[in-house]
Amino acid sequence: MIQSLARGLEILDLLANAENGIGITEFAQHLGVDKSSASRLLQTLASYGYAEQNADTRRYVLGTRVLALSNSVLRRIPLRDTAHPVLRQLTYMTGECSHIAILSQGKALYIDQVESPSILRVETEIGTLSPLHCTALGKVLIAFNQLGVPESLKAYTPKTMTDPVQLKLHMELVYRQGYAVDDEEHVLGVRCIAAPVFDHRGRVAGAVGISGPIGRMPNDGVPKLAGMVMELANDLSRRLGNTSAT
Amino acid sequence: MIQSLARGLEILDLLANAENGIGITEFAQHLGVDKSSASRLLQTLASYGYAEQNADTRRYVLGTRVLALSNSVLRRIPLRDTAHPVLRQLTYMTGECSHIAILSQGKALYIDQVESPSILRVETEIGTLSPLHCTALGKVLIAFNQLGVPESLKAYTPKTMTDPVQLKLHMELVYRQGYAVDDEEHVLGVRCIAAPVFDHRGRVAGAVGISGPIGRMPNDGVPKLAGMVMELANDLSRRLGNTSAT
DNA sequence: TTGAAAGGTTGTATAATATGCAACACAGTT
DNA sequence: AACTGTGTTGCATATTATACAACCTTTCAA
Repeated sequence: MIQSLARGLEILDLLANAENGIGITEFAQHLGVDKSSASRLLQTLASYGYAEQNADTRRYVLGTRVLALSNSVLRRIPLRDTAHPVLRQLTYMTGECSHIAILSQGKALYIDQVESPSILRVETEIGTLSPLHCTALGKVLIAFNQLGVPESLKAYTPKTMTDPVQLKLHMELVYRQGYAVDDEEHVLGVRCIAAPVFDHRGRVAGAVGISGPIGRMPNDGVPKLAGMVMELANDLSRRLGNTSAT
Repeated sequence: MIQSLARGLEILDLLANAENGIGITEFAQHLGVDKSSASRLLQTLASYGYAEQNADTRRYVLGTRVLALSNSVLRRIPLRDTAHPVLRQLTYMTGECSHIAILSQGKALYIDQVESPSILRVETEIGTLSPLHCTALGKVLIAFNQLGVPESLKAYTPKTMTDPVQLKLHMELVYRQGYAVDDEEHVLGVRCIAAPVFDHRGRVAGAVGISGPIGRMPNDGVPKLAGMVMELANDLSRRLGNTSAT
């Protein structure tokens, strides 16, 4: 582990979560180093375009260099290109925000998303890593990848399932019915429905789903919406060359 | 300048341009360090999610962590959200790929893009930094920001303007007619048309434009297409609160 | 099966370098 | 004018990154 590189990467993390830039003194406090060291780290980041210093406020923000990096990552995920039109169709049919995620580092990585036309909508950012046990997409990834259930399950809302045994049973239900529902288990007021996507070799390529406010997605409306999600997920599997998709 | 951080950032640059991952030995050669050092640098990057090692090939690729970074950058550019529907409209009207760029570090930074529905299309990646003097978007940014023309102008194709005096005159033409054309000056076979976007204070917010193969964008078709581009650019200016936009 | 080659990781002494301290510069406040 | 908060630079020192070497694993050919 190389310390100064690690510090630089921590600075990038800090910058990613900062709205209005960060000053040198703040960096120094967060990292537990002298402000002179922080200053030099930021100079290095800036010289490579990974940070930019506002000439007036002298505060630093993320540099535009990182945009080039994300293109490189997204290019690695061919599923994304195939999925986008399917997501558009899914949002068109359901009126809700749709997204697609893959398994990455034991989390659900959102790789693409299409926004709902409605004013009241769920915003999800591409690149977000979400927990598996309390999201519809995540549950699908667990159930169809036959993953084990983690020991400790963090509660995000009062509705989050925190009992591994209960979750295990729930995963079997998901597997049987072919889709998963997140019932305000991750964010209060938001319900999600997701279904698996399979590649040409029959392996789980990812999961597609929709999310919306509970008001628009009542309990008795779930089966119909789940049908649409599964239909489009199946459509995507077919586009990926999966022959068992109908 | 902190050396080991700089090396780490250079590794990110290498990874961004690699298609199939890079091995430790290659890194060591590129950086001019021992492979043990390269190994430790990559371990650090991997532990923060900025690099990922393929378990089979042991080669490294960029980590998904960078996606979160780029979201942060794009959030800083509110123009992008406003622009996207306008770009869609522009692509719908012209059938060509449309994009929007802002001035950043003396270059044109592409912040959004909508692809042409046609098979034959110009691919542009978000985050790309393009030269100003030989792109339509760049020319617009020079002309309407009243920027000086650089001394030395790199030739990308035989059609690139390399004479500063000639370019200066050309900028005056762009300013008068309200749009710029890139006539295979950056990439052979590709013609682009761009127009400026102004914010609520009347300042240049960016430039929008279209690009397509010369076959679909003949010389005598340029004025009509330029009219559409200017119309949509004007539309975007109005959405940004620019009152002088009609 | 054996041997060699290529690529990656880990231990360690040393030399390079990142660090904290202090001084300085600058802007905004009292 | 003095003060306070913030960022940058010079410098001696102690930390740490580095190269070297040994070791491990996989691949490929004899």
